[in-house]
Amino acid sequence: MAAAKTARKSGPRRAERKIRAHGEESRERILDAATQIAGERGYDGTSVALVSERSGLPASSIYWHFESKDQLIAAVIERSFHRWLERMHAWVPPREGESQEELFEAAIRRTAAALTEAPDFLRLGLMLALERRPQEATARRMFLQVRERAYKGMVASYEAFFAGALDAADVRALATLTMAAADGLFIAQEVDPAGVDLDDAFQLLAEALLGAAKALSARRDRSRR
Amino acid sequence: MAAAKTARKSGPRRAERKIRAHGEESRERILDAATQIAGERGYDGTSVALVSERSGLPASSIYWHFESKDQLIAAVIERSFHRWLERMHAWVPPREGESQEELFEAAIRRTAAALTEAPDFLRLGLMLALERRPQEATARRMFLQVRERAYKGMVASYEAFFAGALDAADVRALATLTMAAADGLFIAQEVDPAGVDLDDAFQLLAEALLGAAKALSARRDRSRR
DNA sequence: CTTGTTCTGTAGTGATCGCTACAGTACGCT
DNA sequence: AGCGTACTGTAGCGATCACTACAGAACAAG
Repeated sequence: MAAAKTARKSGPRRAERKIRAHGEESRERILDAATQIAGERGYDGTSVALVSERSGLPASSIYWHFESKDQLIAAVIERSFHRWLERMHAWVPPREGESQEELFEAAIRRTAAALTEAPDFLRLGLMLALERRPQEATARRMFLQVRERAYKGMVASYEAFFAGALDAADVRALATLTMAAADGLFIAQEVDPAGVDLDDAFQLLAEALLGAAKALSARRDRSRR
Repeated sequence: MAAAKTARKSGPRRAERKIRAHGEESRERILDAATQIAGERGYDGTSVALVSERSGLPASSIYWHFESKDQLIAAVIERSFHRWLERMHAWVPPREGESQEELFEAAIRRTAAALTEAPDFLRLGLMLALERRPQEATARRMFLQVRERAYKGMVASYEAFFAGALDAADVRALATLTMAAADGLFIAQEVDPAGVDLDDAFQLLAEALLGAAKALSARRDRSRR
């Protein structure tokens, strides 16, 4: 019913028999297990019994920390998003001595790196996004919100990057294509890790996007004439 | 246990009470319901009871036509793939009076049209593809096989189209990017139908790919020098 | 030591899961 | 009419589902 709020500094460990974790530590272990399982089997495939087994904690503990399975999976999305965000923010774009194109390509490659380093977020998120059950899961709503934020951030930086060359609609189209290609490449790599080199693929994507931007601004010039 | 093989021309209809469908007709109705539900809720979310309810046929009929839930969902993938293939094959590329680029763009747009007209195939396929349970579903294997065939077909036509300009590895990279972008744009449209115009997006994708191809062949020239 | 809080362990609840046994019905064939 | 095949309807199997009641363990503070 009630969820733990207060953190605790996790007391001494019993060396014997079952390892007893406390509070935050248990919560993390439950989230670890749930992340793993939900990434393997999706929303319905994630059973509380399986999470219990893989985390080593009984169902009652899971329900002490989370009020329902729905909320548990929402918490999984939330945590994995924040981890992904950390990876993205840890990156500082190089400022000097690089051309615009090189900066653009570096930003795209950084996105690729964040996706490979924290794949749980996008994997589970896409699974949830594709579902369209009558009453949608909390986690799905959460993923779509967070994704919308990422999209808006991308639009903002594209507007700065392509200022003058493209109008607002073109920038949105380009951002949509970027996000779609990133999703698709991620899936391709999940399906066949050996068949795709994400670094190369995102490098090529960057070049493709610059080509598309040129085509868009050429189109604009043509129609303005 | 045994599945029906023979078709029947579906006898007279009882006007009263429960509509009694026969043979092939029932099979189709079960597949319709299963397609709908699996597209909404994924593999685990598709329960036989729900398929029974939505098709109006009892579970025993489902198990008369299909030997297991696994095989049922595999049959869903198979049927929706064939429907998608029909849409693709119904298209004859225009031969005369168009430039190479226009032909390329027309082919890409046709893919987009097939995806919007028969979305069940890719929707369920991608949901299955993202799952990675220990013993994978038959339907997932089937989707990945079929997808591999589509990829090889694309590589073959790209090899013809970019003959001379690109080598084999470049063509594969370009085909991978194409497929990834198509998947991603499809997802974007499923998530927010109002936010994406697939025709425009695929048009832009075609231009982006041509740009990427130019970048690749420029890279090749540079390294050969 | 006592008391209160936090978390775990045991043991369930009723509902739903995939699947089946089997009798009953509809219909074509002769 | 009789017979066989092709389904459908009812009923229910054991397993697993999400979730809960509740007592007890671990520890902190007094």
